[in-house]
Amino acid sequence: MPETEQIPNSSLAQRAYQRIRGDILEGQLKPEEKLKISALRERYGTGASPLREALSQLTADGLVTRAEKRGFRVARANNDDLDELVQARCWVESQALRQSIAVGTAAWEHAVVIATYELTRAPRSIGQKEFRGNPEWERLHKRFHMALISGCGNGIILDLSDQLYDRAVRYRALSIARAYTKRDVPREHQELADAALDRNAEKATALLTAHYQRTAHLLVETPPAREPK
Amino acid sequence: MPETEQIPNSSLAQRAYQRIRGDILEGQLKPEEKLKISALRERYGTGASPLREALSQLTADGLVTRAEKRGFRVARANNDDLDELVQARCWVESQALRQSIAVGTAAWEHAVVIATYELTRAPRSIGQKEFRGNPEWERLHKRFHMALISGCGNGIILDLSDQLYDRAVRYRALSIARAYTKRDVPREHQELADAALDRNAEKATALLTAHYQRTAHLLVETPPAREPK
DNA sequence: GAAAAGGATTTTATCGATGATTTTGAATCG
DNA sequence: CGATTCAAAATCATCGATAAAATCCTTTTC
Repeated sequence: MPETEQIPNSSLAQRAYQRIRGDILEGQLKPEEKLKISALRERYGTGASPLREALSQLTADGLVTRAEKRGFRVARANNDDLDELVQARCWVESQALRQSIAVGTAAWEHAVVIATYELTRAPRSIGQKEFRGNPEWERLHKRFHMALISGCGNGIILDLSDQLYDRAVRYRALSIARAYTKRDVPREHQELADAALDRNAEKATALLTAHYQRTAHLLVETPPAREPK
Repeated sequence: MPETEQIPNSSLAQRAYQRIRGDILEGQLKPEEKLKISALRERYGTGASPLREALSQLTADGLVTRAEKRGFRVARANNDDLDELVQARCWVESQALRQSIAVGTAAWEHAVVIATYELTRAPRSIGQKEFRGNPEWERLHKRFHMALISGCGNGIILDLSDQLYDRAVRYRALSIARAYTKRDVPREHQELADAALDRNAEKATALLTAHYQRTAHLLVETPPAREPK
């Protein structure tokens, strides 16, 4: 299930999936927090069956873990896992980007151009003073990174990248604002897009991995790993 | 029905997952075949809830597709999808193999040596004349390919490779025996392992991609895509 | 004779209830 | 005072029932 639709999905299970997923990605549901169905029933106003199914899907996405007969939890988040995640993204997306650069069509170029343009125009933060993530920017940022590799023509790889992107989003949400000011992110995006459109595979992949690796180690300070009460 | 291995997994959902998965991988359940829960209830003797959950997991594995309010089906299988799958495996596993060769420890080397040794000793077919897949060979074959890349130290990549391996197994099961005779598969494995242990990344990845690409295009003739009755 | 309409049947998604297992917490023992 | 045991409470996995949706099949219409 690659695309995040905002359309009210018919099935309760799908809606629960979207909502819980959103809450995990935004950090509302903290890492390692227990996900009791009774509590979720109250919170999301659904029965147990749809919730169970939603959690099942989230487990597959790597956002939730489950222990036999012991229920579900939000997936843990620590620096080691983040490092693996960053590395996996670098490996997978670099290859996909190389392929896009090698065989990408005009349609791919256009998608990259548009995505870059729109991303640069969106404000990253909603709040004027403090940082408050802009959902629109998040959407466009994902679209930008997906557009870059969309020329590779391999749906499996794109689905996978989509998943890994979401996992990375959670880490970003878990520790906002530190690396924020130190980097010129719009510039990084622009240079990355330029290199791709120039069909400069070496430069583009180098920029991509650098872009991703800057998020490693910097983000998670101390994952609370605490249980309420 | 051949004796199904008794996997002492406690939960019915898990057991159903294993069994259905096995039947899909073996081709007992054909591509695009409708998976009605009532039929599955009869076949596997479980209630609807565990089945639903099992199918949910299988969907995440890419072995089952689901259509909103229209139930589950075995994932389709055609040459285009196979090509994507082979390409994805080549990309991901080549990188993982490179990393294993770069940083693999003695433990990794040992695992490769053992896996290679055991794989070469197992007969690929159980039947004397006609081809009948040997489950033990299947197990060892998977172990061999996982061992090769296990030195990379990235659990996410290993999980992903595991999944992609299973998808590929299904394609193999869907059209056995044709490419079988034309290739010296044990030799391919031995050479691959040797190159990896020699820390010859270029040769090893070249052999790996060649090994995988030989399975492309050769396998699926005409996916029936038919519905019984 | 083919297409459309309508009703009966099948199938899915969901709920509430139930037995089984885990967790909690208090009382007991060392 | 800390560890252990055991019963009570909470929680999970599963079942059967039910409403809503989709599918199938017959009948009607042109």
